[in-house]
Amino acid sequence: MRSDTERTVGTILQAAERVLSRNPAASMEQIAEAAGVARTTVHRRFASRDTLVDAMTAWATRRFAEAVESSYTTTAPPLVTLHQVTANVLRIKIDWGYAMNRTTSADPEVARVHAEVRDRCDEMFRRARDSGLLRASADLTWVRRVYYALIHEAATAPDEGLDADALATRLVDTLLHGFGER
Amino acid sequence: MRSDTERTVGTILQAAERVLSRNPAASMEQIAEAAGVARTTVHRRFASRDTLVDAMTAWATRRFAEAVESSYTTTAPPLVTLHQVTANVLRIKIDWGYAMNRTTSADPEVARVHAEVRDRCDEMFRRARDSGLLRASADLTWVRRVYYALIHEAATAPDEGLDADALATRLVDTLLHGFGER
DNA sequence: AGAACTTGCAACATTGCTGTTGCATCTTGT
DNA sequence: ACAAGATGCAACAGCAATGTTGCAAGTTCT
Repeated sequence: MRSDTERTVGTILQAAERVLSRNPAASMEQIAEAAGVARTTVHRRFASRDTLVDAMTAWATRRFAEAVESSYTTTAPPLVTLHQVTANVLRIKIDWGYAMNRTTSADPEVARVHAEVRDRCDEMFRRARDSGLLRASADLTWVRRVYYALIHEAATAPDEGLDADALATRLVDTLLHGFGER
Repeated sequence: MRSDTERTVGTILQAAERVLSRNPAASMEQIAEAAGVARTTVHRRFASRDTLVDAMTAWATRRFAEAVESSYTTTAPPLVTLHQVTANVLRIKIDWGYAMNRTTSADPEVARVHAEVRDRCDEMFRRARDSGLLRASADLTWVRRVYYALIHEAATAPDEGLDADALATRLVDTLLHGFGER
């Protein structure tokens, strides 16, 4: 029973992500339909629409943080870490792109975790700069913003059969060297 | 009379952009309030909500195309053209960021113009590559997607007092060289 | 001043979404 | 088989936004 219930919850969250990423104003009816359940069932799991969206956001945010923490390391060379973190985040971002963009939430925990990840990201780039991977003149705030934008773009791909690793390789190369002739 | 009417329309479109960029689900009431007019007045100008949003989209799209066409040239060096186009587009994007992201519209004209601009952009990067500004191995589709993403990011700035020219300089430098040590 | 036009305001109907409940049905665990 | 729980379905109330209309008041042009 319990496992069934949880499976239903997961199915609904996935459906919500899928539907809302295409149309943020989609109704509960459309989400329920995409999940293959009745609208009342959705309401039994999530008291309100906000509750559902918040749950989806919290779920994706947790996965996001896990993806970063599990692959971040200060022992490997910065370039390796950057690549691993990027690939790992992309794996989550591809499936939870909409939810991951919702940095604001009724749940303050979500904002806290996002800030935490942001700090980790800043730390990663600071180390990259100190080690000479990035130029000393690089504005780290701008670097992070560009990095987030590239992740968004890479994950929102109408792309050929590139897997997360290939996407990460291209993304990191773009971030480090751009497109200009060297 | 006529000029008053047009001024009202412009005020409403600006208010719509301002309000909807913060909250895409904002009501006509909120838009009217931001424009300093009664909700009924908005409805007299725009038959429906969709009509208003479409008008806003069409307006911004036109400005977007004008910004590109007025600064694009095949005579100046590609780097100069790239910078001018970028700065010009940013000037529009800063004020019409929400509307410019709406590439889909009931008006097929909007989609056409967007495709037109996209083609012009591709041409610009093709010339840049042929001239040696970009690497020969650069994937021009990816270049354009990154370029659009950077423009979005640069215009959505919680940024210091950088004007469009400074933003363009930083953006083009990022696009061409990234952040890596050379 | 008078005509033409625009606006604000209040009121109203309509619509679509949300959230709730009761009940029959089906599944799952024991 | 039996009990407990989950689901689908239909129905309902409530609500907020949309879109419409009539009218009085204000503005602009002649």
